[in-house]
Amino acid sequence: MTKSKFAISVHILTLLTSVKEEWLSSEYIAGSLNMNPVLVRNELSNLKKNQLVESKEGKGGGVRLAKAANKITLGDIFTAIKKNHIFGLAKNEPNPKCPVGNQINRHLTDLFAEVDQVVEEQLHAVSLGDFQERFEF
Amino acid sequence: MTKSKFAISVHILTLLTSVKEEWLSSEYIAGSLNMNPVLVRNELSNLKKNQLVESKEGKGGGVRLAKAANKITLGDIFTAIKKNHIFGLAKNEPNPKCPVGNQINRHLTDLFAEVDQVVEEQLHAVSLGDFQERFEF
DNA sequence: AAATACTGTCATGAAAAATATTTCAGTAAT
DNA sequence: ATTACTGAAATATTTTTCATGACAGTATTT
Repeated sequence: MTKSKFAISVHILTLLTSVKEEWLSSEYIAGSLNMNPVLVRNELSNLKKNQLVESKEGKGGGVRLAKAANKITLGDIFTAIKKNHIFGLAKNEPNPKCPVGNQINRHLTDLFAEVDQVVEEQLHAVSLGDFQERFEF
Repeated sequence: MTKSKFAISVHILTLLTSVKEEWLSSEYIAGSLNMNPVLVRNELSNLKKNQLVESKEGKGGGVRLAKAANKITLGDIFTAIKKNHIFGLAKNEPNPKCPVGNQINRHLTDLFAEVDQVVEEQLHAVSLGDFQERFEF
């Protein structure tokens, strides 16, 4: 998981929420995010895989929300972008001969899973609709 | 914040917990983590700044816990290593002319602060002593 | 049927961040 | 005086993230 994938996906989905049923192009979305359209398409690809958006190819195509903004939670977005735990293990395998090094990754992994779950629950309490209401248009 | 700084610091502190009052050298600790001693010293420097460990220079020196393992929580470690929010904003400034791009970072930042706090609270519920008890020695 | 405007995907390159290594000045015990 | 440490700076290497270009495929419009 890239730390900023969540921000990018929430941005995209908030944008889609704000235009209701309209199809937006990756180019247009990239203009709001100020980033490369290919990266946006990559994120969209993931959101689509997770059934948060649907797309239409060809001229006049683009993407839009796959369901109502009230039916999508920030937790759904989190699980969609989540690849690894929020916290990461150290790069190298700890020393297996050390009693601590031997077990640490197992215990850390358990802990990290608990943290992920708490965050997910917290984020499930906020729908995309709720989030969008925080904006002043 | 590096995603793995937390894992590294918890490892170090668990190791220190397991040897009670003993002074451990950065070289020894690095052996358990299987990483470069200089990186360990960098982490120790941060932990020391946050009063979680104390150090002794010279021969026979090293580091040890600055207080009882029961008086240090994983939340304390989290705040010690925390530099930015758990989630990050996108690299580029969003388009200020876009109504969403205009406000998104403000709202995301608020959200991210709430997430950080929930995680911190969760981690405060576990002391280093508690964590160490999960190990089988 | 040709032009246009999209998605979807791959391949490659550039920039940034994380990690590793070397070195050495300073300190304290032996 | 020697040894074994911390602390810190400078630099190199590796890994990850982000950016860009290219293009095949698809649907709409003229």
